[in-house]
Order: sequence, then C-alpha cells, then structure tokens
Amino acid sequence: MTPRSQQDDAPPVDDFASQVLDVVDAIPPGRVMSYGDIAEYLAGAGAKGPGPRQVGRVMAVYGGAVAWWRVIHSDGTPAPGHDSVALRHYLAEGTPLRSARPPVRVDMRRARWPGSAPPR
DNA sequence: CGTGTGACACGTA
DNA sequence: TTACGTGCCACAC
Repeated sequence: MTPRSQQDDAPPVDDFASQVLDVVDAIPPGRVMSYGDIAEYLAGAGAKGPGPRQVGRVMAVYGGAVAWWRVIHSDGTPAPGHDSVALRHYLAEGTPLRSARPPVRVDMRRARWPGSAPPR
C-alpha cells in the first residue's frame, strides 16, 4: 500500500481539537484533568507542541460538546463562565472538593486523573 | 508580517 | 492565600 498512512486528504477538522475532546470525553465522573495535563498527555500520545493554552482554546470553541467542568486549572479552580454549574456537577459526581464554596476548588491531589496510562 | 489577546502554568514576593 | 511578571503557542486584526 502506499506509504501513506490513513487518508492523505484527512483534512482533520482540527486534529488537535479532536484528540482533546476525545480525552475529555474519556475522563470518568469524579475525576478531572488540568489543561496542562491534557496537553502533556496528548504530547505523549503523539501530538507536538500542544500548550495548555491551545487546550483551553479548543475547550472554548468545542467545550460545549464535552464535560468541560472536568477540565480545570492546575490550581484546581474550574473554568470561568459557570462556576456554580461546575460545582453542581462536582457534588453530583462526588468529585473531591477542597472548597465547596467560591473560590470553588477541586482537590487535584485526589481528583486528578492520570489518563489511563501517563508517562511518568 | 508585527501586535495584541487568551477557558494556562510556574516562580517569586 | 493573593498578586505580579514571564514563557509558551495559536489565532485575529
């Protein structure tokens, strides 16, 4: 077969975005991942130079199609826009919170999801 | 093609 | 704990 891997036209809508959404969609309830974690996870998955900012950009555009509340800052603070909504999900999913009151903060130490098998 | 901005992260004060 | 400055990368103008 042609030395071409997969379809050459592959106009990957947004290859990077697709991977990010896939990872976020794989985060189980009660667990969360930081932008940097996702970027790092993708970096180990084959992606290149995915900065945490790029992950945030994807979430800002396609975030409405995934559990955006499971994607938070490295500090454990949820994304802006609907902190109360995120808190509602955390309580419903049993996410370990360090602060159940603004500033809402998730206990990253325990809620952090390694992503199945992260490079260590 | 330079400048500004942004759902970020990190170090230091 | 909060606040400020810096580095990083991609995109809009």
